Amino acid sequence: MPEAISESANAGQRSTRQRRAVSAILDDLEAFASAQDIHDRLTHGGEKIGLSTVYRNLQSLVDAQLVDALRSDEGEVLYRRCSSGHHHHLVCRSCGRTVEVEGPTVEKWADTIAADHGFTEVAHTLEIFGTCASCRDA
Amino acid sequence: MPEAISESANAGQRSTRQRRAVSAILDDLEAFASAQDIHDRLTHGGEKIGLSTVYRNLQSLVDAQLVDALRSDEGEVLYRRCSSGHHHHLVCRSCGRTVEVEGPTVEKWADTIAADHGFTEVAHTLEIFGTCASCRDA
DNA sequence: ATTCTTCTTGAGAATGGTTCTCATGAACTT
DNA sequence: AAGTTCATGAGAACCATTCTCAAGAAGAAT
Ligand SMILES: [Zn+2]
Ligand SMILES: [Zn+2]
Ligand SMILES: [Zn+2]
Ligand SMILES: [Zn+2]
Repeated sequence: MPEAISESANAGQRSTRQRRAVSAILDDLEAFASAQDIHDRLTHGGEKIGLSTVYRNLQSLVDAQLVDALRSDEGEVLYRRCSSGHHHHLVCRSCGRTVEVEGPTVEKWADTIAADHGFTEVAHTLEIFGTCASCRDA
Repeated sequence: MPEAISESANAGQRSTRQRRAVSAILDDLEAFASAQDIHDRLTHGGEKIGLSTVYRNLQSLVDAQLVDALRSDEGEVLYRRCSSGHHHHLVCRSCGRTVEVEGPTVEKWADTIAADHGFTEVAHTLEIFGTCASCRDA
């Protein structure tokens, strides 16, 4: 008999060596990193894992809202394990080091602006990029 | 003797039929549009123009800060002739219709946050996406 | 432990937006 | 009109990402 259908975020997901490896490396990484970065780190760390698998697992973590994704200026998608809840990022262009930031005022401003113009189903993207102190000094 | 070197935004740029066509269609378009959209519109309008040329001219307009570019959720770059000066956008996901918006409070907030964390050379991206009134009713 | 089912993996192909190449054409100078 | 330099465009190349599908692995059932 097949297993019961579950509504949980991990419905139908198995615990594989590769999935654990992707999850583990995200725990060790405070910076945003691309799928290929992550694949390189895993490979150099001795893991056997295909690039497609890295992409798939990252996507599934994003879908489960366990990982944040954003797009760099160059169009690459970068991933990072973040705290839950809505927040934005202050990201170092050079090393990827990231500070999660919140701005309740900004949230209200965005919603108000959108409502004023008759827009619905509103979402926003907001990221701050800069050079962090240690990259500046280096 | 070669022509004198100029520091102007149009240094070394010739006025070609294709460049004028790209510029003209941006004037007629209030929405953000992709390079391929713009190429299609030009082609269907009877213009003979290569896709590479559209990309090149759009990029050159962006470099000259005569056109704004942003990236859609899907990763496509969208272009639009905007007013000069720093501003952000409220963009309809469905039709691309765009309202330019300003948020002095947001600007200060972002700079303060960045300074508080020792970041320099700070820039930010902020876009609001939604469904505009006419697309909702349609 | 063995079988069975279903999910996962991975090598390589495919996709799709964007950029590059380079021979030909057009714009501007003289 | 001739010469110089920039612009164009057809197609190839690029590159991040997704897809394909046969083989492998996880978990459930027995
Ligand atoms: Zn985050
Ligand atoms: Zn927000
Ligand atoms: Zn704009
Ligand atoms: Zn701003």
